[in-house]
Amino acid sequence: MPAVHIHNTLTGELAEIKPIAGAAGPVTFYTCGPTVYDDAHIGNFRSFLNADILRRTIELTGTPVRHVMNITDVGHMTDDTNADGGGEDKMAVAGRRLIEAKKSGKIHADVAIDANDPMAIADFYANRFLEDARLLGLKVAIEAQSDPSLMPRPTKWISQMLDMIKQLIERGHAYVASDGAVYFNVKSFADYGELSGNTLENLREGEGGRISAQHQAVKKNPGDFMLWKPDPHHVLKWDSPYGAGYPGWHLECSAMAAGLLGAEIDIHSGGEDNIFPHHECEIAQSRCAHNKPSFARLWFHTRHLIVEGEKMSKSKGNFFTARDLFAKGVTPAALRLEITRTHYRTNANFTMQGLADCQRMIDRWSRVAEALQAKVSASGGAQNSAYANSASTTSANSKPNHGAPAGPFEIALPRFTQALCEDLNMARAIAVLNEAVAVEDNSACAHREVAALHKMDSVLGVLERNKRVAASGDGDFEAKVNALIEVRAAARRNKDFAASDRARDELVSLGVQIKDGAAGTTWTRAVRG
RNA sequence: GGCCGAGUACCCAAGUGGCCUAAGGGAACGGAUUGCAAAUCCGUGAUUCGUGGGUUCAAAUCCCACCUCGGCCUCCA
Repeated sequence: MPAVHIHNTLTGELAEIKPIAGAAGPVTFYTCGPTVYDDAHIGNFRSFLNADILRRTIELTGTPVRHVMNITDVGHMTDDTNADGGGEDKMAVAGRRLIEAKKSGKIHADVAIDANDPMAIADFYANRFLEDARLLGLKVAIEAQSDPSLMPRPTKWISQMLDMIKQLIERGHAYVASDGAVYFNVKSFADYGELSGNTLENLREGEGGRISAQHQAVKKNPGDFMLWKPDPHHVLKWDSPYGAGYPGWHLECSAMAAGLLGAEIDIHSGGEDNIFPHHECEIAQSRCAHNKPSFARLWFHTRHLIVEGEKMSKSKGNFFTARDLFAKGVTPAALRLEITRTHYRTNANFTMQGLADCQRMIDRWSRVAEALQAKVSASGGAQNSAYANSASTTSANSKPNHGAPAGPFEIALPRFTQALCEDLNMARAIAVLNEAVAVEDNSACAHREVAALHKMDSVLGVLERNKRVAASGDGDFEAKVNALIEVRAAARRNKDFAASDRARDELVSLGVQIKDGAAGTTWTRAVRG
């Protein structure tokens, strides 16, 4: 098996993934997950899904991965002018927004949620996130159903964070300032800036316009960042030796990564905007608290997604959440492919056209998978669904023909794997698969072919997700469509083509696309931009 | 001001010194199929890689300058 090589933000070079635990693994992998005071948008999902593609690629090469992704339910303030704490908790704002949404009917009024309870709001959005994530095939979210510890919440890790603060103060890396807050002293850590290249000298104080003079005055260095903020009035607060308050927002990942994966881990991922300050600060805290030469060996960062050539923003109307798109009839498979097929280190341009392109590719792969599976069934093999994972295709009653020559998919698999191993070259991997799809070969062993195809899909993760997400009201809609299709069929039997075309036009105006096949007419809901 | 990416056909997007007269997908066009469509299948498709210089026997790929776009510089995937 080829080794996986990935660009390491820390060194700027391609690095081979060699598990700290030894060749047998597992690779320890921590991903900075979502904050849950609103629905995640497709840009968020691009970075989560790229992490998913990476972990699946490592698994494809035979190395197990222990992947942890947090769900942040604490510690984020709205007050832009004051990044050192204070302002309003975003959960409180989210609560007000929820009340508004209920009033305006954007959310079903029967959603039972106390908008004044920050934890209820966090749970509400966390559950919506998990729904979207599972539909999109984010493996860690699927695994977390049986092992919730894989998706930890910072509110359950406060004591570990306080332990880290204690360590940092004892080792001389942190101090309690005159305003009562605990700060990390960036000058105490020589490597501060190693990840982002933002040396302390080059950081322009207040360039982002989010630092208040008041807080700067009590800090030893302008770059010092908060570890604990005493604030007895805050909506979420915990007791601590520094007064009741809440933790700094960088601390959670350091504490949870160490607690669940170890003081040193193999891979840490996030969006490019996390590089500084978040990940820089995590490195400083973790290395200083645990006295280790490194925190994560490899830093994996996904660049931002733009939409139709423009930065995604609510005001431009090009802001999409996954569920927005599912409601338009976009399949999870198409969305997953569209936002992961562009190399993770370039800005991806999300377009409705691109979504349609992906859907066509996936439909073709699905047809081929089904045809292969039909051959397997016909030869008395396993009666597994075409969507079953590759392991099941080698079940006891399948009969692979070991004498048959390697077919196009079996030949493609190592090339596909190689492409992904070279810094996740998705475009080339997809091209390899498409080339295999175009080859007609009836002499190959269908069992082995279907296994190879599903092996490739174990990374792409699209075949089992190529169906629309059902929405409420679908039943009535379906009945209406089926009635129109019957009207059209009757008209066609009578050769009344004017009438049949009228029925078809009506279906089209309902957003339905029909296909006349050998087994009658089938339909799909067209995706509307 | 500092740091970091990107500009390849109508669109998305590989390729990073010779196998490139540039992969793959979509759109478009032509053909098969169809009552007509849609879907499907087959075929066609950049002598050229943001602009201008340079290095080299050889450049989309290396160097320099410039233009354009995006990210970060203590909310952000």
